[in-house]
Amino acid sequence: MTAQAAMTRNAPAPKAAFWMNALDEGREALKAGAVQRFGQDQEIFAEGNEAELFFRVVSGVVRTCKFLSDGRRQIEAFYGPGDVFGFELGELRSLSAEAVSDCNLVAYRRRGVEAAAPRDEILSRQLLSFAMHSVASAQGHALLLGRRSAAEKVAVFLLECPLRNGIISLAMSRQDIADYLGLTIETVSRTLSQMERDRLIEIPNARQILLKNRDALEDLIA
Amino acid sequence: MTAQAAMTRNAPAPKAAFWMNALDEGREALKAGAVQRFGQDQEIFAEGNEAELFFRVVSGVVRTCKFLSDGRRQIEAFYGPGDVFGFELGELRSLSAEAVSDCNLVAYRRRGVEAAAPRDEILSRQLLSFAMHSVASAQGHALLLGRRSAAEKVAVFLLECPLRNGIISLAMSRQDIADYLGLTIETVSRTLSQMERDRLIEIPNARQILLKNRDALEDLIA
DNA sequence: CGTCTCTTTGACAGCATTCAACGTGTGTGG
DNA sequence: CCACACACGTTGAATGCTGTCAAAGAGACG
Repeated sequence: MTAQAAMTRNAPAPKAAFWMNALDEGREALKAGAVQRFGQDQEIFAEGNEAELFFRVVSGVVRTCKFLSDGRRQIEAFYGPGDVFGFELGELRSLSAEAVSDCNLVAYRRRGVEAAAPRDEILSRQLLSFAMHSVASAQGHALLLGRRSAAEKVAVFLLECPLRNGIISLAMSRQDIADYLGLTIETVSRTLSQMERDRLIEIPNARQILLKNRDALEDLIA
Repeated sequence: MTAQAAMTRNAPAPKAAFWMNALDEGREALKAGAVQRFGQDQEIFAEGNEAELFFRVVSGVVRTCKFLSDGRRQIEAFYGPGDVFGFELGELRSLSAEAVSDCNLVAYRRRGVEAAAPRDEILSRQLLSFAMHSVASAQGHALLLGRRSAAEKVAVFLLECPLRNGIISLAMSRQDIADYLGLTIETVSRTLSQMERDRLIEIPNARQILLKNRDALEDLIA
């Protein structure tokens, strides 16, 4: 159900995405300065930082992730154009954000939005809506991580990806995909290769994937 | 950080929990009738149901979970006394809830709360706070499921559990623990047995666990 | 005391990881 | 323009962790 809604979306990992239109529409005062540019792999913020700002993606793709002390990484979500990320209630960030590709972001002041919300019913509603969508997304991700095989994980990922003319253009590396799915880079690669041998997909190059048999992919995830 | 905060809490799986004090304090009108009683393993609501009500635990323990079509189950969270669960923004439930033990719940009308929120700044704030805590909890759970070994998962679970005099009293079965951690019941059992051999814990009976060496458990999860 | 369910333990299999080598594509400098 | 370096990705072999299947043990309840 959420998956179907997600598939019609236009962002890399739609599950976690949500727009907050209320940030447009005459509320430009909430913006914190001009558009900010980040280069590939540049850190946008880190876990533990003070959470003064949050962001909306104008172009490019962003990942949010958590790390264990030994370096293991779990990517929580990818965010594409229009998506909002980095909104927190506590003072401190609970995860890190990095640019997957070069990207442009608009920043908003958390305190400004929080202050405006009580007098702005639409903003307030969308804030809650955003948060609840994030919950649903994270819970879906937990089901994926806890109870699906490697092949199922990769299939879910592919079906979440935005399509342009039947082609998936991946902004992220195999390592990113692996860390999103809780797998190793080798397993992701092997699984994709097997899917290509099974004629479910075609991989003209590492950053492009063609869905040759979407129905079979959907059958894979039951 | 969230783990430390969680450890001081008093609910089975504190990560997902949040109280919403605003539901007391002169807002009794939001309640939907008297306390409801549910027997062990009784369904409280199911994924896809209409989401008219949400609940607060008075006594007992509740689990929320998702199912795959072949029956695989992922428990998203456990809720104990004081915790709120089942609040949704959409019309349909995105997960199921069941009674882990016999329990008493207070129900609230979602529409009532949504209607009251715009005119009630405290309620509105706590609603958002609740949602954001749920997000953080689910993201922590994703890290656990995606990037930790069986031993680490069990250690995290034990350290999340509420302690009474150094004793954990488990309301849930091994199967529940397994489905929360993304493991099998056998792996959970084996891991606990190994921890007992290693003198990290003691297991006088299946529903009680003594933490003999909490520091070692904490070292386990780095 | 027997039955039933839940839990533990054992043996084995299999899937994903690990370690290692080999391709592939891109960018740079000769 | 080509050659090389380097990062990224793919493939192979072997290990090992966790799952699967099976059986035995432990409590709870009638």
